[in-house]
Amino acid sequence: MNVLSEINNKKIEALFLTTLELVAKYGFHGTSMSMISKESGIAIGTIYHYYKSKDELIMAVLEYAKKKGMEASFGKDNIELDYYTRFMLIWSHLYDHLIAHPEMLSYISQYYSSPYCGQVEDDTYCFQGELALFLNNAVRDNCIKDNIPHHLISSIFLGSVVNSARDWIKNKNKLDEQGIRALVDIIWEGIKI
Amino acid sequence: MNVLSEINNKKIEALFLTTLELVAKYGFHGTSMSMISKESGIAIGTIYHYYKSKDELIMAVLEYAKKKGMEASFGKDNIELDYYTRFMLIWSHLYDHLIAHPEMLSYISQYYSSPYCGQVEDDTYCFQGELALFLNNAVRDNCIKDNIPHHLISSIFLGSVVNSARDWIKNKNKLDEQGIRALVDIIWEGIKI
Amino acid sequence: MNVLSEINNKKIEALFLTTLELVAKYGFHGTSMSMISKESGIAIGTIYHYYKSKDELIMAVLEYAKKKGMEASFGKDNIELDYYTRFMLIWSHLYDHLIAHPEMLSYISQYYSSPYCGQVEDDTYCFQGELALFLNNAVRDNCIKDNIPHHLISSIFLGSVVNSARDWIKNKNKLDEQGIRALVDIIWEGIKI
Amino acid sequence: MNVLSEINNKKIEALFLTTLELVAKYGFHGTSMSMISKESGIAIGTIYHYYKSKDELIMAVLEYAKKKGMEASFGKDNIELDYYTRFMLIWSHLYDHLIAHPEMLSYISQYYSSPYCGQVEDDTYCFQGELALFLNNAVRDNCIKDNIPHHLISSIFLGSVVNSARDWIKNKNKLDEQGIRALVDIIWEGIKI
DNA sequence: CATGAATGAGGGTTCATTCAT
DNA sequence: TATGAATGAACCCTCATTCAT
Repeated sequence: MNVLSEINNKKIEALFLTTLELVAKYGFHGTSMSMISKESGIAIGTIYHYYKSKDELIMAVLEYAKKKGMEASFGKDNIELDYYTRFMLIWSHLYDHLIAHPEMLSYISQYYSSPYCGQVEDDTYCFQGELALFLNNAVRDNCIKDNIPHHLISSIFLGSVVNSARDWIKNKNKLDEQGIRALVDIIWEGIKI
Repeated sequence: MNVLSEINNKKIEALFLTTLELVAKYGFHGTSMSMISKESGIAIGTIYHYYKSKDELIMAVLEYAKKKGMEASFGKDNIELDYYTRFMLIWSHLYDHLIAHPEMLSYISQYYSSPYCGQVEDDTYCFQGELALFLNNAVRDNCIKDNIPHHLISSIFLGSVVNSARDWIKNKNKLDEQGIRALVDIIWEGIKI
Repeated sequence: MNVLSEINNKKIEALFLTTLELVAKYGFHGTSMSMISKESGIAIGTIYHYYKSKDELIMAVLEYAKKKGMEASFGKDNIELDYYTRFMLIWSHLYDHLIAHPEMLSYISQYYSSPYCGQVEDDTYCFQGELALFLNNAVRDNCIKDNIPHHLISSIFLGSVVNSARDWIKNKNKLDEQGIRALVDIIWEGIKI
Repeated sequence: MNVLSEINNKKIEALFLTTLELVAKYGFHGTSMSMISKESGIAIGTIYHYYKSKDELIMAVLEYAKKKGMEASFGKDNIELDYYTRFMLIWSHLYDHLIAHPEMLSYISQYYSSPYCGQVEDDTYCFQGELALFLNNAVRDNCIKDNIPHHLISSIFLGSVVNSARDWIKNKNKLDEQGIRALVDIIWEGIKI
């Protein structure tokens, strides 16, 4: 089902991008398979050749969006820098990525607050795994307090990125470097040793 | 259209609660008018007497959910307490409300990440107005820094409540009083003078 | 679901007749709901208001066809006549009915040789119950042999009516009264005492 | 199109058997070309090399099933025996064949009661030709009456075999030798001189 | 010869909405 | 005011068929 030849990668990528954009604009249910087909230039039957249902396509696109977000943030992490800098860069890169790709933010947000989400077993929130890893190492190296549950920090970290990005998309309140630093500092102040 | 007799208030409340629960479970598009009608015991035609479209009903239910959330959090605010305590109580009451009413959290979350939201002009995020008022007063009374954009603080505050509540609903990670205090402290540390 | 007002009876009858004719001509799968809708003048949604699936409609039409066949044959049975005459009249009336309504023969035949049929529990072949009752009485009154399994007689009786009727529809070989008598006599000779 | 090398005969036979079984289970329209392809291990494109449409394949499988039925019944006829014995053996062999191969009975039954059938010109019912030949000879040799139209006898003969076989498949009422003899006797009594 | 990815018309079904009662 | 039968556009998905490899 997912064995795609080199040639097809482009088609599939087009399919993903189209789906991402349409869902961002019209929502999961407002985006019909025929819309996706028309917009992406791939026949409906062909889409169903690769994904056996709309749900399966939606999940594949979600994975794609998550992977892109990962690459743009944690993927650029440099372990040679100090933890504070790394913390800020991850936040910052993720923010940059999301405001550059509002359709991905919208897609992921819609997914995680939709009933689609609840159906999937042990589906940790996007990026939560990678962030947990980072925090574990930071605790081990005595850089952040060891008495704060990591999921609390995740809540604040991810919640603030997402809300900030949304604030730009909706109200065009864009954070400059200083703003980002201020916001991240609030969090870092609370967790650093 | 919204002038309802006493007798009807109960019907309307039932309609709201039904809609809230169904949407939480099945999403906006997974919840049909006939489902709402059947579950609430109100004939479809009757629903259309009060609300001229499904969208209008959805907006009315949203207002209801927002009002309930307001009453449970900012509605209990006591201006005689110090700002730190008030800050924590608001967070805490909102958290309690959301975990007691997961359907409201789900409903509101779905709404704000859905295309329904974008269509409405100047639709500030839930509770953002009330929080802004609180922060303004706190700045005026020299309790929190005056150089942090309030929407940043909102991002963190609301993002953390919502994510924490979701963390309970999905993973049954419930915050006890100590946990809440720890989390709120992180934020307060970052913004207090 | 089946509570139909007097007014609707006509609509439902039209629906049945249309379905009967289309299925006879194009088969179960060759007959789409939209064809039925268009031909009967009833909107698709309305059909689904009464029958919750195509299968359910098909079963309802089958019952209708069986009832009509029953009324036309066993329904005219006169217990004051001798068994031979009654036997012949039942055969004859059923034959008349089927050649007058080839769409019913086609519909029933298609149903009983289709996979639709196997799914239904204890679905005895059309008319088999009524025929069994008749034979039981005939045995009791010492008119036919008691050592022939009744389902064998049913096989011959119903098989011959159906095949004869089909022979008329397909090849226009119509049995006159003499022909019917000859055929029924073959069977009666074999079973009478 | 039908000139098949020895090597291919096996593939084609597999194709036929697969089609037979799937159609018996799911009906003509419930059996898709892709199902046949998957189950038989022959690529869709390859099937279309041998048969230029699904209809053509269906007809080829029908011919196959008819031929198998012929071989199992009339093919074993022995002209040195008396007509009564031959009559009974043909009935009996056909019965044995059909209960051993319910998928063939189902396939043939579905075909002859489906709209597929009506489209084909001068398509006499299965085995009717061979039976007619037998009856002609029997009349010539003064063994059965000459005043009964042969298609009537066919109706009874074939109708009883098919219904009896169906009775076994559906209700597990199997005829033993005595039962078969009783049933055939009914018919023979009616037609013998 | 053999393959199976690609196609899109058409299938069954749902659902927001209307309107006669 | 309250009802729910009636509507048909639009949904997701299937499938016979084609054709480049």
